[in-house]
Amino acid sequence: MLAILARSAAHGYEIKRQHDELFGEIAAPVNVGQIYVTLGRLERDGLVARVGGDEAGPGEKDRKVYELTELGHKALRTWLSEASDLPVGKSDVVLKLVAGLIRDGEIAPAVVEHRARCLEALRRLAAARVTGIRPAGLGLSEPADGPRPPSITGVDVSELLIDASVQHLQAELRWLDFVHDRLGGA
Amino acid sequence: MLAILARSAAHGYEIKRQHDELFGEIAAPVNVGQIYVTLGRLERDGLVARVGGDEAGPGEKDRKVYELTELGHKALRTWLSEASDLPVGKSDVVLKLVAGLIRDGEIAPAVVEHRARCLEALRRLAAARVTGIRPAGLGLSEPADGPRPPSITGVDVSELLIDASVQHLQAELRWLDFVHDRLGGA
DNA sequence: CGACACATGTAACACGTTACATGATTTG
DNA sequence: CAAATCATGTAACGTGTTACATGTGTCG
Repeated sequence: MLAILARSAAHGYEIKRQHDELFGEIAAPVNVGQIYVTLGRLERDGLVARVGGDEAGPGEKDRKVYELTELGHKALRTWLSEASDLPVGKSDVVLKLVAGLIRDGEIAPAVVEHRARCLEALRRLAAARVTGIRPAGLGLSEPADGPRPPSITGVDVSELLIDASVQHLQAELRWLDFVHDRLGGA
Repeated sequence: MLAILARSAAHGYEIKRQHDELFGEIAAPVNVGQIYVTLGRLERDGLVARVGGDEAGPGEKDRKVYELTELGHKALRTWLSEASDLPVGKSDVVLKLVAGLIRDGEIAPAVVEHRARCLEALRRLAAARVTGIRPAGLGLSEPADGPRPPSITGVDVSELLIDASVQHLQAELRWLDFVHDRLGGA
């Protein structure tokens, strides 16, 4: 949210739309309600502030536009510099595998089924990658004459997101093979 | 926790130890406090129940041993059958990359640094894999004459966990390469 | 005796999830 | 006019995080 607001001031609903455009292909849409809650918390903490008068202009919709404060910019910079979590080795499936093993030595049904779900997801992403029908990135409103690939500065964002998902889905499949190898080769 | 209790009744601290033995190599130790909180919630929901009288036997330490109820076993079975989350495409690093891009078109420092952290983690895991100095799995207390590899039913659990982490760390590295490729090849 | 592992808990806090409530504006 | 989209919010709930509080047993 801070990064979206860093680009330009916006109101809650607009933030939601931008988020969903950005991540729509790899993640579910956010619950709008959460945006407003978070916006409230950010304002409370002084990271964002209402822009313009508190009065909704005449004819204007009922909007509350927020912008990043100095503190907000700083917080964003800080966050962008902080170390990120390493990919989890303790995911839901892994947990279920171990749980199943210590319970009765069997591979949990969910783990078996997981393979198919990964393949399915991979197919979906492959399709999304081919058909360039990706939501228009960040509304750089240059005259679009067709469904153009979204970009920030000439870079196709959704491609980066899709690749991240693809790599991790493939990793999951390789791991499932490894598991299958070690446990009952059946 | 349900799976651990499915193996045999245990008290909170014991659950913590088993968890840490199982996941020590790929995850931080759990906060013991959380175990007790969760145990309380599970008891409230009827998934676990105190075993033995409520009185701590004489000479016995101050222990509260819990076992799975029928309902608990059922809940565990159900959970083991439910679909697991697919690996996330929306991790911390990914978020930071996108945030950095929409903010100023730059790749966030955290993303750059991330590569080194992945390599480091990979080295750590490789070392852990080679030296079989893994914590003794689940306390199958057959006479051990040396640091034996832990196993449930002849299977080295930590090997499975380590592989999961390794695969995902490699996926992360491949993705970082991809990103580097697409963005400023600098 | 002092440190450390064993053993159990509580309180404050932050956060996400789900679901519900309300109203204005656009558009077929 | 009805339905969809725009737009803002609240309440209940579950859960994890951090930190603190307390006491016993064991071992060098």
